[in-house]
Amino acid sequence: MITMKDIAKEAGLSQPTVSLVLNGHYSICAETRQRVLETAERMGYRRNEIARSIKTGKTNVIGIIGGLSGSYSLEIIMGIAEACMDNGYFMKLLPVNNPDDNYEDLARAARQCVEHRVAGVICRAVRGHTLDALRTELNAMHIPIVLVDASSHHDWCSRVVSDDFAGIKEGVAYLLQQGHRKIAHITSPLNCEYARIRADGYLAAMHDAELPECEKMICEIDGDLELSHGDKDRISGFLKKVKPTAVICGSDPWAMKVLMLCHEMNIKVPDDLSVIGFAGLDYTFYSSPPLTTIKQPFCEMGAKAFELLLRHINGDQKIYDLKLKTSLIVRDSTGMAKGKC
Amino acid sequence: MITMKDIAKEAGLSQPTVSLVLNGHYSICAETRQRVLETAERMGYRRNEIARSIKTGKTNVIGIIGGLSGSYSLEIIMGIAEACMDNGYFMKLLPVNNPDDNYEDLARAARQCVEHRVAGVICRAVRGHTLDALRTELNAMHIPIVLVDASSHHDWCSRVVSDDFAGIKEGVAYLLQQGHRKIAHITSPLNCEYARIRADGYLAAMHDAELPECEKMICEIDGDLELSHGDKDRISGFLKKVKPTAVICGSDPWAMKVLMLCHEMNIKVPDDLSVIGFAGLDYTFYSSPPLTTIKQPFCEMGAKAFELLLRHINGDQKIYDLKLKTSLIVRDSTGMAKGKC
DNA sequence: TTGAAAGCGATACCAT
DNA sequence: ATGGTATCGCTTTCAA
Repeated sequence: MITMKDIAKEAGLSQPTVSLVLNGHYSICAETRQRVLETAERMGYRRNEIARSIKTGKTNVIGIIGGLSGSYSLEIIMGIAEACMDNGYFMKLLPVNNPDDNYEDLARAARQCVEHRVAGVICRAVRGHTLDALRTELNAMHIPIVLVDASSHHDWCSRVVSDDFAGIKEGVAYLLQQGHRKIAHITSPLNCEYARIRADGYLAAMHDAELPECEKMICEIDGDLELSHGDKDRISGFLKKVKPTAVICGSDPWAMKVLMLCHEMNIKVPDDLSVIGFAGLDYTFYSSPPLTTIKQPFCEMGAKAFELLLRHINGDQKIYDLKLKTSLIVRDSTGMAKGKC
Repeated sequence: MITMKDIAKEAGLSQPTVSLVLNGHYSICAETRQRVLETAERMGYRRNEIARSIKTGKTNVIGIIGGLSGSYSLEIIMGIAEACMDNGYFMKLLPVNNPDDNYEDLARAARQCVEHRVAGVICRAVRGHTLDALRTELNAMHIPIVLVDASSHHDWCSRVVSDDFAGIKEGVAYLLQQGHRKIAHITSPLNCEYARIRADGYLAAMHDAELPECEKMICEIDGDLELSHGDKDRISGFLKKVKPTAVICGSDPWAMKVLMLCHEMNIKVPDDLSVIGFAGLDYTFYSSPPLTTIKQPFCEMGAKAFELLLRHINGDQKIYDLKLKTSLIVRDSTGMAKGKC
């Protein structure tokens, strides 16, 4: 591999001079400059970023720590990527499987970030005490961190999330405006912080509309991708008992499952029941009928996270907590409430 | 930041001795070793991977070049990630938007890989002459490349794909076994190489079953995520004219759209029409009915790609072309053919 | 405007 | 078993 030394020898100059030219310093006369550039080009020189970073001890690389599963992960990364590239930074991926309960792997990832001397770290969706793994490691080395899509805020690092509380309220408001009054909420268990926030948004909106007893209209289900028969029975029992005209779900997967169940139970959507999801994942477009959903701005969240990180890298000590607006995508799974309203 | 020098001074030893201990060499007596390790721990030493790589000019980092959109991208990356981490390698992401027609960005990404002295590159789904951007840059610097999910093979770099031809044949075989004879194929335009391969698989399977005239049962549609009215009309016209009892699609999105259309046209799936998709994306689980689909082994493709890359990094010059088996996931969008069979 | 020399943090080869 | 010294490729003073 060609080095500056090689170019210097070839061009009959000193190596530092070559360095100056290649870094665009103006103190070099045009003729020399020309000779260096031409020689470098001819010899196929490629700058060595590693040697370059050794001086400052820093790199133009940021670490991305977090789980990779779920298509929103990808959207967030795409958001980061664009902002990153525009600013001459690169992304090193440090996937961690169960970031929430995986102190060990998280600590390892943080340590690896230090060892690679990344300029900063963006971390996705880690909560609770596992975050300390990052704090102790990265704060000590003065490597800034920004949290994306994390359910709680801390005073020692910035964070970017979507405003889920407001988002759900907007969804409920839309249903109210469509004439619905019996609006149910189907969600993962509320000990998940993010589920809690969304449920609170639902409750707040219902209270604002002076619709009481809405606590009873929340259905908590613990379940994975697969819908067990027990879960199906619970949901269908819930629907039969509560008889909502609309359901606002805590996530898109739940909404999709409700839609599946409606087909099985022969409930017509949106005629008999309106359904709203939460997240705005791509595939909600493909359901039958296409799903009305509250879109989280994942891409922008990634971009903003990088923007904040860059500020911190450049010395800004202020801690930010950004809540980005969601947007309601109205498709065909919602409609006017029928009947006596 | 603490360096080996600092540790050496603190422990009253020379800096190279510290290096030896920290790299686990056995030539150091237990007592000194202990002192070094203890001091390093106490001072919070973190190894500097950058300084370390400067000697060899190589890193334990691989570059991932390619588009990020589509959930299969993520699955491939997850596959790479796991294999990568198991072998002490890291991934640097170099997203390129339209890899197929974007010679410039691709060349830039390749160049950046060289500048960062990555040990190797995995590149996703780039075809045609744009690949030359990679070849000229990376081959010259002796940085090995492996192509994943690329439609054509080249003699200068290894490649890992799914065996789409066999996959489609398996899908058709399954439909035949279910009693279907009028099997149609709906696909993106056949000038896409990957669409062509799948269509060929379809044709081959139909010929094997001595079902002629199947060329007429292929419907080429050019379309994005959104289904335009024109596209809908074309597909519904096609279905009405050809009257298939089953449709095998060139991709999952097409299958999902066919399902949507069936709802609109009041065609019962699978009673009136069986539908099969291709790819096995997560969300096919959520359609109504859940989609039967041919799953591409994206994760394994990523893992295999890394495995090959590692071989090349370690000096293996052989060029490989791996076709990984797909698997048929039978769900509820397919059933026995009704009627006169 | 250019060159000489020092230094970044680590590894590796020779001595001792 | 440990220390000295050269080296990796580059940046950065400081002189000339």
